[in-house]
Amino acid sequence: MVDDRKLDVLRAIVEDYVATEEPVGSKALVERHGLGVSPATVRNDMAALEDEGYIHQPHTSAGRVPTDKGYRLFVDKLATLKPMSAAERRAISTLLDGAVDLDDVVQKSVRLLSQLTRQVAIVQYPTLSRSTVRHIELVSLTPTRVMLILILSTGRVEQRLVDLEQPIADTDLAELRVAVNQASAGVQIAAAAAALGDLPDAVRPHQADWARTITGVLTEAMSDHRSDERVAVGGTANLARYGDFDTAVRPLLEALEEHVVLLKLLGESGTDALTVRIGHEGPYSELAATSVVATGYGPQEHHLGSLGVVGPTRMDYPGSMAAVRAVARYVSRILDEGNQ
Amino acid sequence: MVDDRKLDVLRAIVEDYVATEEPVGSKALVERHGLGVSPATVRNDMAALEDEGYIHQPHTSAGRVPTDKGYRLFVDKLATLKPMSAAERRAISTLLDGAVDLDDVVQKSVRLLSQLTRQVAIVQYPTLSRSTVRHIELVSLTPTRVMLILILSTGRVEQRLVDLEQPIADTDLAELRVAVNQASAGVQIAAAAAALGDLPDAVRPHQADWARTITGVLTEAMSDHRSDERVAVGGTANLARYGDFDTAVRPLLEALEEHVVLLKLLGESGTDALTVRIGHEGPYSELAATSVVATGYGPQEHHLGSLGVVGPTRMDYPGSMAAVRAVARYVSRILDEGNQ
DNA sequence: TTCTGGCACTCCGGGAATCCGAGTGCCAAC
DNA sequence: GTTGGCACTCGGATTCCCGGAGTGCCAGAA
Repeated sequence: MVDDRKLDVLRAIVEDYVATEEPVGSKALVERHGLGVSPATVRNDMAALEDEGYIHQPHTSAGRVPTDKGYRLFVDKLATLKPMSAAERRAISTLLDGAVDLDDVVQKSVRLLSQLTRQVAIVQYPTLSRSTVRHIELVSLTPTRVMLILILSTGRVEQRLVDLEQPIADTDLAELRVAVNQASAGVQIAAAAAALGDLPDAVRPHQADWARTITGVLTEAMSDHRSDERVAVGGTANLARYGDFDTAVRPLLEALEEHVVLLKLLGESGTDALTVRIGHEGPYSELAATSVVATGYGPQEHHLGSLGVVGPTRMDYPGSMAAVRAVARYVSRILDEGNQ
Repeated sequence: MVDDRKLDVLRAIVEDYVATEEPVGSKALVERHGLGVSPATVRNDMAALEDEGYIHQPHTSAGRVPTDKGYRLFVDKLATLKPMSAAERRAISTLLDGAVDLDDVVQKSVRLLSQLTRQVAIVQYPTLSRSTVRHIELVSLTPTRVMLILILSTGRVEQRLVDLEQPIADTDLAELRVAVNQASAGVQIAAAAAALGDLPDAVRPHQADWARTITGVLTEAMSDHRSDERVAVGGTANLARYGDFDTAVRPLLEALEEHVVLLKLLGESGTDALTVRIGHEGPYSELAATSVVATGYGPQEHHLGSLGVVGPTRMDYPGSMAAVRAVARYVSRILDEGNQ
């Protein structure tokens, strides 16, 4: 019931509508795309497509507009990822290769993604939970005050101030430093938190109190998933190209303020597959007019976070999907290098 | 020529216009504010005010709208800072006191400021240049790879990876660590960069090469003002309340993407005074319809950065000024505490 | 069957015409 | 210097109207 030509018609409708932002009629369709049939034929197909819910007519005597279901079919069956141009590939590699640290990578990715797709880009900071402890440093600021620095394999650095009840000698601190690192270096963060719990019993008795306080703060820092919720957003200015302000721009602007909402949009599914969420398929009814193209990233199978773009349902899916995937691959590679 | 009653009239016009977003006429004016004179009298005053350029008539037979010059007079002569309510004070202190590190302070400030003023808030990260070195840590990852961690008095942590030509022994690294810290701990960052330059000559001859590479990267990190250019932005959703999308929202959205532009808007003057830049007074002609209320912050006289809000020229200046000043004071205090 | 040309019909979008009323400027009187 | 009265202006909203793009349906051709 959905034969090849109907699919061609649907594809043409989607492409034209995305390009022009106006309902597309049968005549314009056959002119722009060489469909080799007459407008009347196309009209019949359109009527069928409408019956099946793939396209929709704003009102009698207007052209057709794809429905969410229509976009879905387009994305699933009809879209072929638009290959990146050489210039775009070069832009990605030169920009991201020049990043000096983790923050830099994230921020440059956001910028890149928004410029490539001319849409709003979102990049989640790499999660702590999968990373391993690279090093823990204890710095004595005053005899009773120690700064803990936790360096993770992803390049993230967490710092915490600790006030001790009893002043600590440098030698004790040095021993604790060794002990802490032996217990946790190279270990996945979740395991490290557990391993540190046993530490107070393993050190010399007079160091137990200090060890307790320090490991307490460390495990807290490790299990503190606050940084998991961090996201970077860019390309907001692209919202200006949206048509309808109240239904499209305002809710999205509000969503962009709520990082939790953004994370949900990106889909914390944990899978690294490229996913497209179209309009009402998403979790928020206010955002029924926006789509999300997202994917996870991370070296090999290690999912460290997600990134993607959000935009109107009427968006360039093939282009966005290609850009999202390309950036995710690059980011994954860079994180892998920094990790080795 | 600008007597007291005319000033009253101007104030009333500004207040009404800010509240209603509509040109205000003589009759509505005397009704809303108990001016004790007749509309006709007010009309005369209005005509005079218009002659002097403080207000403007969009077209004959419309009400009056303040000009930039009018707002300027209002801000300079007529505005009294709207005191913060007890609830607002409490919101500020509880939120900011709960901040755990520098990033957290900045992000919470932005959020706070945008919620208090219902406008777009901008907070510059504290500059490195005024801060002192608290500690430098050298962590050996592999024999030829060292991670440098630079901890500053503001709480900022910078990290750099260094590849050495020759493998380094732990003992050598420990000696260098001591040397580096002796040379720079407690010293202002600019001076520290200079002091580190002499270090290679001061260490044992066989350590000179390592010292050179390490201090090179360190001084580079110290003089790298990239982080000076970092700003946090929040409350973009408030743009939705703007009237005219194309003249007001779009240019501002674009400006918000360019952090350099934002910094210029905040005014890097280096002074800590509360400044108000109204419409065309600012450096960008595209932003002729937006005003900036900004101030520096930092403990005592030490200017560490700026923060403020941007919004339409038609904004609540007294409220915004009060909120900006209050938040700046709190941030300054918190940074001071973290510093002690 | 499937496609095509023809035809009557629908209805949105935009331009012209119209109306309403808030607001003004001016003037004479207080 | 202030006030009430009054004629005038002009933008914004409303209504009306029309063209044209687009449709659905049907009968005939391939």
